[in-house]
Amino acid sequence: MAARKQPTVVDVASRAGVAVGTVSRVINHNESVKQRTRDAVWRAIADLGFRPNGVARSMRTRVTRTIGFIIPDISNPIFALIAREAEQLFQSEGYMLNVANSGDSVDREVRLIRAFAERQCDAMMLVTNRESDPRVLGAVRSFGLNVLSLDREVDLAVDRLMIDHARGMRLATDYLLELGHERVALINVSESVSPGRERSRGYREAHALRGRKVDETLVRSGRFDQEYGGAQLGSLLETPRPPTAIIAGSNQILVGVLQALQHRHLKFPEDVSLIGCDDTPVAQVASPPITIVDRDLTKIGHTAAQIVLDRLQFRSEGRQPVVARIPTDLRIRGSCAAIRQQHG
Amino acid sequence: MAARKQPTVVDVASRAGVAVGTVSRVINHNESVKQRTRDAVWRAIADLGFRPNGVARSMRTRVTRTIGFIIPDISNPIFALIAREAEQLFQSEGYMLNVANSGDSVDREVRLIRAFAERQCDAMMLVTNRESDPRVLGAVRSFGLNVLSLDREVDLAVDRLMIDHARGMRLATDYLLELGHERVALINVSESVSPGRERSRGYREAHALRGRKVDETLVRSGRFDQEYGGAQLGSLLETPRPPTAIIAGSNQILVGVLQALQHRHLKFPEDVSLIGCDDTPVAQVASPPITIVDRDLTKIGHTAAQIVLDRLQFRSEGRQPVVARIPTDLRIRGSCAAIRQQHG
DNA sequence: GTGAAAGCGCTAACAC
DNA sequence: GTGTTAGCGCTTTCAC
Repeated sequence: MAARKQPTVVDVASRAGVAVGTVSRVINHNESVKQRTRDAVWRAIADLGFRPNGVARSMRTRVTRTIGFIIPDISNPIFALIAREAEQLFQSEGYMLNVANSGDSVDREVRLIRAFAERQCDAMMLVTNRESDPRVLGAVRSFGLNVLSLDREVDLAVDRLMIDHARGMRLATDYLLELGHERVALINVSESVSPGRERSRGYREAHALRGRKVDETLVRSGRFDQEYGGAQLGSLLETPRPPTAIIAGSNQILVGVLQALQHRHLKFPEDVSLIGCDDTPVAQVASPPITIVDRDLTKIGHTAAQIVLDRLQFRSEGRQPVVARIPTDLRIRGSCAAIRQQHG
Repeated sequence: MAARKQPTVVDVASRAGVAVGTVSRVINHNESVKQRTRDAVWRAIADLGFRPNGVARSMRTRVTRTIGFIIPDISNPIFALIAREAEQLFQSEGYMLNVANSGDSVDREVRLIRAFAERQCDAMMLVTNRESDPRVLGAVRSFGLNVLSLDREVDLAVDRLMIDHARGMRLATDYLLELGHERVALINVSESVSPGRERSRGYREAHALRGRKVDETLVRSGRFDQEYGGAQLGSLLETPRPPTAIIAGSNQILVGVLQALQHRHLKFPEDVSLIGCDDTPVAQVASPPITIVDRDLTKIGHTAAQIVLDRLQFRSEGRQPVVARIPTDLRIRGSCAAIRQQHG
């Protein structure tokens, strides 16, 4: 492990007895090099242990083959799965995906967008915490065109991958209504981001379709975290007429609800019916397993990456922003019961 | 969003009426620039919307302020938490952490190490799948000195952050033995990586300290995934004398065990006592919550990043590799019962 | 305190 | 088919 200087194309060229241009052609698999010369160059490369310097190459080609991905929190399994899937496709195309956590801070989000811009990422995918913050919008705009907004309705001319949260929530609410529940509560994420608004809409549409009025005291929305879920469950249970069914609007809210339920020695579906969002291990191994509003995270990650790759390919044509949509579905398991049984 | 070329130091210099060197001094906060000049440069920067090109800067300074981090799978909450914590410290020091998944493939692992080297990462952290694969070792060696091996015993002169899995496993096993269990099973990860070997050692030490012989049919080790956990639980339960307590050697094995238990309508701690590894949401919200071998993931992420940062700082001094150690502990919750009660 | 100029390692345009 | 050379955008000597 000597601190010896890394060999460069110049070293390779002189060792192989060719010009640097030829070395470049060989390592970039340019066809127009005689087999004999090519062999000599590869031999010199191997002898010297030469590895092309990616920074110098990027400087010259103006391409880094790096994609930035800003998410709120990688410890949320949803984002971990999406990121893993996107990375796989990017990797297979020779791109690196650089995932960064904004931790629900607009400040960090803006800094990260700038950092990716400064590092000349070829494109960026973004799950923003604040869809309409002017600083975020401004930073994204100055990044340029190669941006994909994931699951957020931003007012910018960028590619978007939207998820139809309303559909799954409509299905979930209707399912509970059909089971005879009169009081279905929704503990939702903040309505300042589109998934929150969409879930609220689905919940309301399901009620409307059955001519039922929504009791606004049963709809809570604000944060998306565990503590919030637990606190809201407690608050709902202490009302004069508590709900007989609960829908948790995020996988983290579900964790909080589950803990609060356990703390109160309440069982599902006996004491209360329960529906969560997203198919996490927690929902799978709960006893009984929890009925959830599901979305295909694999497809989301893959599709997002594909859109970005397509844009990179056709960048020069100035293609209009594309909008892809992914559905959500209800996956019925054992956490809900008909209302008669529940109080029987 | 015009496709106009980004302004460079040359543009800034000419607009501010100074030389490019001066612009460079200003953006790098070099003290030796007169206040008046400095103001003029900043004004020109603002007017032009100039952002320094990080690639060009890296090319010149030979520093990218990027750290690579190779892990098997970001969807494992353990890695997500460690990565998040490390990233936070790196970010605060102006570094970007680039996390990449190797997906348990040596091939991808080697390719990722090379990719990080080619992109001139300043340092790299690595959780390898194969501690002694010559290809991995070779790739790491050619990367250079700024490498930290996390939770793996690699035979290289690199920094290491080791976790004392044996201690927690000894505590866990002893706890079950103390509760009167005669047959404690261990479903372990592969012993081809050090955490597997260490956990096995702790389990055996606990037995030895009580003068108990280990029944080898109760020790299973191979993979670390969910399916493996479920399959091994099934196999253990079908033996003539099934275990009365199970220790799951990874959070993913625990998920498999939980599902298999549920599938068989078996309850814990009534039918079988249960201990897991790592404090995941699954362990927390299980009913009852699951006793676990715990480690401070926050501290692990932070310490790993700190070691890397230190090395970057003192690189020139050729410091010897450092080895840090993090303990594990037993966190007792409700998933274990004394043997008498279990069969009472 | 500031300007001028060399050069980081590579690619690509242009010769021959 | 291959050599030569300019130059990507920046930092950093070295002058003055």
